[in-house]
Amino acid sequence: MPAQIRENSEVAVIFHEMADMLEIIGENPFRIRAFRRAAQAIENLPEGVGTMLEKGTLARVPGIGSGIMGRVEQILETGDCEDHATLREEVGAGLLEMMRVEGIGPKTVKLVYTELGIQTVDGLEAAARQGHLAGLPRMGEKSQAKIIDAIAAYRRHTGRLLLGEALPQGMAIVEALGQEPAVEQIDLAGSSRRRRETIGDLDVLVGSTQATAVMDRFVALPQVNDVMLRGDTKCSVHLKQGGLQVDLRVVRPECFGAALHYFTGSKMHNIAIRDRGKRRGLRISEYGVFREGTDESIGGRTEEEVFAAVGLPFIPPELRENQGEIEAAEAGTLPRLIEDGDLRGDLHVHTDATDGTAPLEEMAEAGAALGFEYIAITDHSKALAMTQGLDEARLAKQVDLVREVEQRLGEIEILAGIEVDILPTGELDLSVAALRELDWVVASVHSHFKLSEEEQTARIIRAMESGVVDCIGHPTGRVLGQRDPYAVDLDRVIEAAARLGVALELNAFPDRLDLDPPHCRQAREVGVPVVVNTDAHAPGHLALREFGIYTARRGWLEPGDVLNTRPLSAIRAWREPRLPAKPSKKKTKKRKNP
DNA sequence: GCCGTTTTCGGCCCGACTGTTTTCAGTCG
Repeated sequence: MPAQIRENSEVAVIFHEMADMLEIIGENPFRIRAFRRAAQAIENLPEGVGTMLEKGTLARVPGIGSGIMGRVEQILETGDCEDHATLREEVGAGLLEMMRVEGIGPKTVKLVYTELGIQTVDGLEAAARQGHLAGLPRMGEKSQAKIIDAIAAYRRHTGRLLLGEALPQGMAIVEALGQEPAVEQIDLAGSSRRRRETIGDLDVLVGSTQATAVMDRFVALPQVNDVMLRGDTKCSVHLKQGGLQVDLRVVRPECFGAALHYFTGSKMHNIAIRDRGKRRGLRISEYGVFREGTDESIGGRTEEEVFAAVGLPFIPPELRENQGEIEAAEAGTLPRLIEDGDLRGDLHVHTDATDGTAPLEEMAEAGAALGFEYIAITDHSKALAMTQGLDEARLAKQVDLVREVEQRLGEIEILAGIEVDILPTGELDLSVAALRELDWVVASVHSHFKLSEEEQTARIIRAMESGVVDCIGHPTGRVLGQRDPYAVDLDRVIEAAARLGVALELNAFPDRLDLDPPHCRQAREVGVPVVVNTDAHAPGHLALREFGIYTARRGWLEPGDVLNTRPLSAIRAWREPRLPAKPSKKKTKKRKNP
């Protein structure tokens, strides 16, 4: 994992743990919330927390005051802070883990610990099975059975689902439930509407005057496996596929907007908006916007009305993380976020010459069918032997094929390119002279993931310094849920990209989404172009660009920040000044610009 | 612990559902 992300998440974990432990011992809830808020703020920092502490910019981050700052200093110096260590002696790791079981909160943990001496999830399960929990205050047979089920679910299902897996299921439910006549409005809410890279559960919101009919239809959907809970307006189920939890909420149509805003979150964004409302004498809930002390709604049919009530324009869901979007909305400087239709082409596509499944011609046709103006064929290079990567001779043949297919199809421009391996030393897997002849060069790390951060960073920067690299592919190498990013200092990579005129890829494959949104934002701020590519290995993969667009939007990117929103002539003009001079005697025929 | 159009103290977002109660605590989002 890159050092700065590792550092931030390590520091954040300590504050999360403090919040959990303080909850168990029954501390002041606002103090607890402050620790949670600080933890979240640190997780979302654009830079390393240590760097920001040194630069003095950490103090300006909302939620970080002098108390947190002092603890951060301690943590960075010694690896922990005093009161965390003290609490840790009082509250063991087992108690913390118990809180992660659905339905078990701090009060229950404290109860079973003080009454029964239970300190672990295993101990809790044993006590429940032996019927020891049912006798505790405010506990009964049902609670005990629920805890047994919840522990089983906890063991079965720990991780989050990729957006690419969860979103299609969510959309299918919206589609199916939308058929119900009682449904007047319906939309996804929660993190799937904000298009987070991973999803814990799906939230579906319906506007209707007939909640019972809507919920009857919902629980009868063929996708539904079991019903967890059902009330008058709220219902939770598990789906058959992957056991994904779906929460349905039904509200009256006149408060659909307020509810949509509320259930879309994020929590931090909502708190900030409500706080803003409060300062204006307004109470904002999922039922609308109310003047303090009255029940008269002054808005809430649409989200726009909610924002307008606190003096703001509409903020796109992808930005709602309380990461400056409210301030930008206030100042009128919200970005005009990139949309699917802004992309003119895909600059990272594989064929069956290496590890793709389809011939070059089919990939190009698929691109044309999606309305792309251009597509770059970028198969692997020879270092990636398991994919039968191209050597210079095979590459030259492929270039000829590209020219021939382009001529034959006539409906899409095809760039002859490569995804060349960056060797451990930072040298490229093919000669600079051969790469210089290509229309587009993606350079990627596919091996030696365990180099030190210094070596990995130097390796990537050295590759960029060759002058022939147009774009760094999947810059951190992360595979969501499977592989952490390799150790690399992205601050330095972004800085080098700015200096050397190299673009960074936002790989749209749902398990990569690499660059992540904070670094997209950082690239945008220093003028490094981002390229939204699918890395397609089959024709159907080209449609995955939507997930790249979602992530780009979460990274505040406008069309102008993304290289492949530009016409091909502009891309050629962008790369040309950086390319090393060609050997003068061997004059190759240059392609004419369109 | 944080923060300030309520500015250095006194607030801090708001409501649904469940299970165990007979008015509410705990949990979740």
